[in-house]
Amino acid sequence: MPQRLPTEFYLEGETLDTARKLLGKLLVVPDEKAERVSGRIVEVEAYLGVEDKAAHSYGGRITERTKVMFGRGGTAYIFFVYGMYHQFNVVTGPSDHPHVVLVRALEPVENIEIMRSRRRVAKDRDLTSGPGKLCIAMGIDRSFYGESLIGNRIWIEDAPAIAPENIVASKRIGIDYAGEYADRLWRYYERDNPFVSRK
DNA sequence: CAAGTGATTAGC
DNA sequence: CTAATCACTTGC
Repeated sequence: MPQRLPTEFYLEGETLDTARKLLGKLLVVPDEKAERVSGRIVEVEAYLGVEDKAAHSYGGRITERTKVMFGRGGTAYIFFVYGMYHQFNVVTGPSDHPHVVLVRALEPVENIEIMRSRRRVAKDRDLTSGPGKLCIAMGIDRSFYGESLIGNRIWIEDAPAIAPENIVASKRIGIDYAGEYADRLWRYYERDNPFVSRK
């Protein structure tokens, strides 16, 4: 039986390492009938605290939206953009250490037909190949804000790590305003995986 | 390639 | 209070 990742996974180590370790792991969200809907994490981005100009926590901004980033790791940071899309992030590290890992793409694994009924796209490849898409397919919305990843609404299960030679590092997407931080290679994805959000 | 969409935030 | 912005997606 696969194990749920424990609190220590989120609290310990450097966020960039945690981001890479999350690749290959299984994100699970049961639906209203307790059916498991899940997918392998194949693309992530790290947002590092108060110095990273691309991060919502830049400059130590604690607002209604960002406050969970300043709490203990192992919780979900959900935010809403462009008037229609939610984004799912994992909070890492101890309190007052506002680091998060944005999950940008999944490879569908369990109950793919439930994802299809939520997304209604022609190709399965479009089900979860982007941060907004995967939230729709998995049923993740505002109500998951601050939710524990050790609880029963949403969690991540252990699975074999992806070999370092199969992890590609690149610039993060959609943060051109972030000055020198726009060039940091803090996006990681699995090489050749068709569900990665952009080529 | 541009429009759509509304919560969030900075700045009065 | 108001206006500008935005860690995206889709369909032209």
